[in-house]
Parts: sequence; structure tokens; C-alpha cells
Amino acid sequence: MEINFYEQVFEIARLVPKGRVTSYGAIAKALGAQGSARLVGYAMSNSHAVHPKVPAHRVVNSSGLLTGKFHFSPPERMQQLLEKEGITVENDKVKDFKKIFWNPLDEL
DNA sequence: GGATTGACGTGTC
DNA sequence: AGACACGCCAATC
Repeated sequence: MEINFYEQVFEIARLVPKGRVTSYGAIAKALGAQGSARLVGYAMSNSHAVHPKVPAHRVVNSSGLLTGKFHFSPPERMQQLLEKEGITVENDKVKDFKKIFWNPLDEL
């Protein structure tokens, strides 16, 4: 297959609308790899190397916690980007996560 | 090709 | 509420 698992993850991540967030598990589920949320996170580690920009900052864990913020150039970048999109981040976790949560399955 | 590694998730203690 | 354990699965070493 020409399309790697990574690209599929990136594709979903790029579909996340501004001001919304999603979870690794949700993306994994959308790819049919439900339960393998680790693969999504693992793939996101490559998000810095893909051509179209991937809003990795809009992807958090099921708790809305910014687990991967330390992977950004400056870890604070992730929260800044989220706040810039109207998302309130407190204590490294998204506020009203359930409200701004964007379900890929809903788009697909 | 076996072993290790994760930006995770859910369940228990 | 916080900490710990196990499971899943592809990519990398």
C-alpha cells in the first residue's frame, strides 16, 4: 500500500477544525485501529516531518491532557496555539474538552 | 526477525 | 484522586 498508517493519521488530524480538539483514540478508531491509540501518537511524532502542516496541538489524549506538549519546539507552543484558537487550556489540560471535542467519525 | 518503543486507553488498587 | 498494570499494534533497532 502506498499510504502509510502515518499518513492516515495525519489526514484525520488535518481535518480537525479550528477551535476544536480530538483524541488519539478517536483518530485510531476512525482509522479502524481502535485500541491502538499509541500508533496515532507514535505517528504524530512524525507530524513535524510531513509536508502539510498537521495541527498536532489539536490532538490530545482522552482526558484532554496535553500529553505531547513536550514534543513541541517549546512545549508552551502547544498551549499557546490552542488558546489562540479560542481553546482554554488550564493545568496542561483542555477546558470544556468534551464540548469542543471533535469526533472524526462525525465527519466521516 | 526478535525485542524494544511509544504524543494512548481503560481498568484496578 | 492519584498511581500502577496490562493491552494493542506499527515502526525502528
